[in-house]
Amino acid sequence: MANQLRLSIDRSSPVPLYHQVVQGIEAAIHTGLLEPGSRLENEIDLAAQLNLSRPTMRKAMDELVRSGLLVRKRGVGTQVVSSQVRRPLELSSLYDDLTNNGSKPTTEVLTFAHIEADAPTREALHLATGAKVYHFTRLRKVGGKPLALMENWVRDDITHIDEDLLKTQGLYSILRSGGVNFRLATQRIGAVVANDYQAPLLETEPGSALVTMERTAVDDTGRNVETGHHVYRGDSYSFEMTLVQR
Amino acid sequence: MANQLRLSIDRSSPVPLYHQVVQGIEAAIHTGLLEPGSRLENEIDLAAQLNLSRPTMRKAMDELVRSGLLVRKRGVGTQVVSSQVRRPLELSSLYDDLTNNGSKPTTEVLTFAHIEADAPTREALHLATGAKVYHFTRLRKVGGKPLALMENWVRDDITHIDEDLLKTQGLYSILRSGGVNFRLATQRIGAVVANDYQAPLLETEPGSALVTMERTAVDDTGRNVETGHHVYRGDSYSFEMTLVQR
DNA sequence: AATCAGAGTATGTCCTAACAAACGGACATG
DNA sequence: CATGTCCGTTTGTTAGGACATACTCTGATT
Repeated sequence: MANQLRLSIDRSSPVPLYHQVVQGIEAAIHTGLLEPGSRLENEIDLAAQLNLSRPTMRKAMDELVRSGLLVRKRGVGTQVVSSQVRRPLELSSLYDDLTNNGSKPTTEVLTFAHIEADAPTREALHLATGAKVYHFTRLRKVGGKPLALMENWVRDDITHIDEDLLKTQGLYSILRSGGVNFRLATQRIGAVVANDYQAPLLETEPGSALVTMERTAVDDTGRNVETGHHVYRGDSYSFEMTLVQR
Repeated sequence: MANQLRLSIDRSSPVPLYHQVVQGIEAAIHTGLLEPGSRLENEIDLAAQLNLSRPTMRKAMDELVRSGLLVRKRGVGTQVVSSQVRRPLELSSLYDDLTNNGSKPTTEVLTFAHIEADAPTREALHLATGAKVYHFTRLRKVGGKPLALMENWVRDDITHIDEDLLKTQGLYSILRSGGVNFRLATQRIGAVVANDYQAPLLETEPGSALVTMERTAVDDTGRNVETGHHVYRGDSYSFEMTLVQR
């Protein structure tokens, strides 16, 4: 007998049904109720058991496949992925990541200015000549240890930003509070060695390895809201992600 | 008048209708027919124009939203993203990436062995004690310039691999020919400085920056097929990707 | 005994049909 | 003039059905 997935679906909840199923199966996998490698019942039976239509059930499983927790094969069935799957890279700020992990990051604002955008910034954010942006550099520490040196440019026609705010909140959190709905970001990850400016701030040696990230984020109205250039200590930070076929 | 998206849909083609739409819209965006920032007609009208049902049209647009070419907003509509969106990180090998970009990579096989898997490899590939794997290290050059130093472990119960094959084909191409259908991979990207072994092979100095990537790939039967540890010259390689909300 | 064909099963694609919810602008009201 | 309400538009969610296709296993044929 297959695993009985005793999910409870609340049809009066504002949470979409398919998402309730996603959460239920995720929980079942993380608690070990659904073992890695085990096969799920077929879509139609599962849908019937939960009194859902097949498209709804399938949409839920689609999400789980995309997030890498399940693999499907036509004519065969759907399995829980046997490996420990890490959460795919998400559109979140480092601050969010760290607080989610239970750490307590602190932020030092090194510079802060409200200035006219220079040419590269105007291009990255699609701004007209003369447009102004917030420009600031921050140093993020976790447990007193420096982790990241971040330089950002944010368009100023969205929400007010000041130095005090940046000390207590992540940039993305501030922007979200300001009504920005992020939709996507393009980023590039590479490596450099620490220079004489970066090394002392990150409390490492010039010549040590740093992970670099350049990112530009777009909101739901298609505006390029923010662009940044971050460097992380190579000995304490790396990017984990799950790539899914198709 | 909105952009007339004169897509042609071939209902006798084996290519799914929704995918034909995806390709058509992608092409329209890349050729500039659909300008960045422009609004698409609504889903229902577009579907009607192509004689498709709304779910099919919507599935196509879902994919485009996921790949970062479009952004949607309820009550408003769907827009072409204004920024140049890079192709999201895909489940492909470096060799594929380079050949797609028109470069002509060459591969040197530095070591090749068919050996018993050690403990970390057994764990990464979920193998039993005593299981054997192919283990090899390769140096990849583009235009005569070294780019990547790659060390891989591949389970041996899938397809035969030999040194000559590795010289002429990418690993993923070999495995796909062997019947492997990759579904997902988890990877981690970081930074180190080149050591005395890596530097001469990559024709760089010890102490220069390298991008590191560790990856484990899973196929459609849930098997962990391959795991590898690659290093790239930091001055000539970086990972680009698009992150999409939700 | 080995190979091939077919049945059964599960996912993949596609359709019609509704209703819900969020957004933006127009209009009415204080 | 400012504010709140309503309404049309557009995407979001859900249902139920039908057929296609790929895979596995089993039984029949050579």
